[in-house]
Amino acid sequence: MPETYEELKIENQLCFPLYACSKEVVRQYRKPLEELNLTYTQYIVMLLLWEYGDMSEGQLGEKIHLESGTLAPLLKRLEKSGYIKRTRPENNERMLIITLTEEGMALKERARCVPEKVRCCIPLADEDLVALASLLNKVLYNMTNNNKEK
Amino acid sequence: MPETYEELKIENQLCFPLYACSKEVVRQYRKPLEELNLTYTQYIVMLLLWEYGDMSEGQLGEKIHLESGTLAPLLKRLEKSGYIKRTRPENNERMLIITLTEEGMALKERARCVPEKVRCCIPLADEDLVALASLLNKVLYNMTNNNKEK
DNA sequence: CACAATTATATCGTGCACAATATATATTTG
DNA sequence: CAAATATATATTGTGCACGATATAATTGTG
Repeated sequence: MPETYEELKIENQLCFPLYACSKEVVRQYRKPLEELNLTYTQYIVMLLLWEYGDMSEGQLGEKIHLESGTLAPLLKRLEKSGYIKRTRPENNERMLIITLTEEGMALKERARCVPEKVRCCIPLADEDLVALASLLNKVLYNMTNNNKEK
Repeated sequence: MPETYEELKIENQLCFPLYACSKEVVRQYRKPLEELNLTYTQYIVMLLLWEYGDMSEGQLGEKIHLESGTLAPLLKRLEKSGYIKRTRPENNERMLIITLTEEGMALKERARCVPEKVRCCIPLADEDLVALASLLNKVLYNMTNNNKEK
């Protein structure tokens, strides 16, 4: 009787399509974001700042699921690009508050067309897309909540 | 009438949960894979080799959605770890054939428990998990096929 | 058969991503 | 109030990830 190792087959694992799909979708952002002088991760940071307003590096990291080691240099690059400002508040010099510059706020208008451009590249009906996002958010919500209970 | 920029809101975009979810799931692999001296991407390469057998770097790259720039150094590291061998066939010295070593084949047995360990960390019912994987595979299949038509 | 075009992989530069560690400020505690 | 502790960010080292380019072998064409 041959050993089949069913549990190790690619098609029986979530990780592979999740990882590959994420890479493929991120890849679609490259071209439209290039015109805005943003990388994908920088774009997500800008989305968060546009939606929630100024916040600290820590708050940003929690929302985007990134740690200081990734976020700190990324924010320096975004500052260099002129879209944000990094300032330490006088009452707590440990903190780093991320503020949108005029240029950063203005970029929002130019970024409006990005979601639509990428949506066109994702070959999925609207209802499937909603279902997919819903499942992903469910995983995300439960995983991060479980972590916080620790 | 205020401008709402609905299209730029995080909750209306697939990219964010997809990206964050992928990172969180990959993160769960870190600990179990550490015992095998594998990174996540290296693990995917091993899964492919275990399932499909020896193949060229190019074939591997196509399956895993990675290019030479990423794969070449990764494979060198895997060779250094002793799990694979990189050889150029005599009839075509451009090619690089990736072969599992004895140690690489033996690793399969030790890797058996990994999927289960990670499955436990993903807070989703079996049926939801299947639905999620199915949607992701659908996106992946359609996106890569569209690309090939170019 | 020479030489242009193609194929397959490698290298380089930039930017994530993260664990481990460092640093610097703020808060708590004896 | 000084020392210990906690908090918030920065730095370092390793490993992806990818576009652009380089290199080397093979194939196609005149």
